[in-house]
Amino acid sequence: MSDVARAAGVSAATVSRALRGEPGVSEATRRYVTEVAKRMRYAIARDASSLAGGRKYAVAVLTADVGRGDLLAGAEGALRNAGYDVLLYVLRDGDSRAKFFEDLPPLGRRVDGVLALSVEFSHDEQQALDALDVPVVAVRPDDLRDALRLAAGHVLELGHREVALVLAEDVDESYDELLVAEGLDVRPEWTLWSSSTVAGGEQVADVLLDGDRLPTAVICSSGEVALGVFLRLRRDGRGVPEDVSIVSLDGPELARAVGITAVEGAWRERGEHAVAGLLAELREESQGRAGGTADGDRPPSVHLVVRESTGRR
Amino acid sequence: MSDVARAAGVSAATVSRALRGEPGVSEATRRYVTEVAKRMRYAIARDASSLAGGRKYAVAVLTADVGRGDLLAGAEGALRNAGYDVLLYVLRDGDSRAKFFEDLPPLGRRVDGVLALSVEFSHDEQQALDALDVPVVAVRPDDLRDALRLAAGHVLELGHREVALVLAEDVDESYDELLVAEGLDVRPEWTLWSSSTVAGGEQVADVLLDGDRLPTAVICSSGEVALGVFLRLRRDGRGVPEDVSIVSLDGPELARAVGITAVEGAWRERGEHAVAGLLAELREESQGRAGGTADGDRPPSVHLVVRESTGRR
DNA sequence: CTGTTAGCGCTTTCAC
DNA sequence: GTGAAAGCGCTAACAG
Repeated sequence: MSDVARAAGVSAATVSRALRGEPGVSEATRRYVTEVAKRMRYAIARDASSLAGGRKYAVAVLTADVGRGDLLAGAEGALRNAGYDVLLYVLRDGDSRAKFFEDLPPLGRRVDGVLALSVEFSHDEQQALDALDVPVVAVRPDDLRDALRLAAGHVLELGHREVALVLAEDVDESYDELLVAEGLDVRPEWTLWSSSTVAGGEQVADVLLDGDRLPTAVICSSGEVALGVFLRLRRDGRGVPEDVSIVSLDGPELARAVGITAVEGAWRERGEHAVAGLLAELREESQGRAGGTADGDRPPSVHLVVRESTGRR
Repeated sequence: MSDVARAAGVSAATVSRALRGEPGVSEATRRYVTEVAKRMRYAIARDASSLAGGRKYAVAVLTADVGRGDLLAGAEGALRNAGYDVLLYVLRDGDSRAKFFEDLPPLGRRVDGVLALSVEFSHDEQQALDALDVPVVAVRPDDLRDALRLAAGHVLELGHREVALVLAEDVDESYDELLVAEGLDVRPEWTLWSSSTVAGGEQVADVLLDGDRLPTAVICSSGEVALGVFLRLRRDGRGVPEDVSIVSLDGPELARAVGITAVEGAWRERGEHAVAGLLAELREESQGRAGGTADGDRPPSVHLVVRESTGRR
């Protein structure tokens, strides 16, 4: 930095202020210094900045597993673009999680913010994070309702009314009102629960085939179940989508591989959106809390990818 | 640190040396200081250490995509355990890659080492990394030969001799000698190339079904192809594994979901192994290059997960 | 073996 | 609007 200062004929303090956009520098000086710095390929020494009490140029990214690769990739890209380092913390199991919160306190001095990707926190954990005294932004897991609405709308549009819904075992709602609200018929025997496996899907299909009437479309909460239903129906001689349409609410990779219409999560975009939110908070913080917590725009929502498993009734 | 020093009745320099395992401290002092530090929950200020020319307590982890989640998770866990921060760099596309190498130089001052996970480097890129003057350890992608040997051994053991092999389009070897060496029959029409998709697998199955004789086992280089072959054979009334056994050389998630026997990569373990290698280099570096590049143990290799798609001939 | 001293490269008062 | 000086918490000579 002193090199840049010398080259620009100013003091290091001025360079520091100019480059960070701090007030107290004339626009002309700022422009000139910025240009000189760029020409000299000057990059700030982050550790020195951090030590001196300035920004850390780093964000801690917490993730429960690395399964949602796109979410992580999206966040990483956006942070990197904004000039932040990404400190990755994988909170895989209870142990690594406990250890993380164990030595959490010093983290506040190493990062400017925390981004939590699809991790749920207990009350204590949330408190520990708040005590860090840096902005924390979280990407919440998908809302099943949004996905369901999208899927229901799709099959309805294709002329289906008689639609079965297969939910994961641990879901305790039935979502009947939602389906009714969308305009679908709801029969109690067409709301089913299944383990999120191919075998589970096959069993579900058996149940449906045993009924006195087959729905014309099946909405499955996971890709595995959708595949199971698909396989079982086909083996039974039912055409997909001629006889029965299938939509999956999750499992993008599987659905893509097999050609099943599915709701997908726009994970990359959500990662980017979350980063935008965090950056806004960081900016606010340094500028004296200008606009309150306006929060502005909603996060990107799910979208539908139509493939070969759904057809007109 | 000065707090710890005061509490332990020594100077900060001694605390520093003691905690880092530097020589020049009596064992008694070291033990005592260590204990005091632990009791005070002292954690070193990494930025200060870094600034003063000591360790950075951070490793840059490069990855092409976050697809191999286990690899990344394994590496992260091992690094975290060793007390290192993980700076994640996702080299997704050409752009992010170019940008990374663009502002690579300063990285050497921010991390103690670099870990490359399944990223291939051009000559220039490799040079740039070497110029960083920190240890670089890379996890190479899987060797198809290892996976193939394992799969061949498996079907052979089950009594299969007549085995077809489906390779990815971009592979230009045939691996016939390898199969022969394992003791399998090789027929030219049973070495096939296919796009790594379900549709590709279905086409391949069609070709096989058109032949005057069906192999008793099919080895597929991807999970998608294995699934395609599986679906097509079943639709044609062939039992899997009664009539034909199927093994996949990749695509663990898909194979697991559908119950296909597959070779899997032990990715988590390989991540951990690579970290061990990097840590060894870092240790060596600080201890004056003791043992040369012994390198010791080989990385964990692939292993076979037997599921329902393979059976005795 | 241990303590003292001098920076590392920034940010931040405080003067001007 | 700008500069000089102090100091962030360490490590690395240098003394003793």
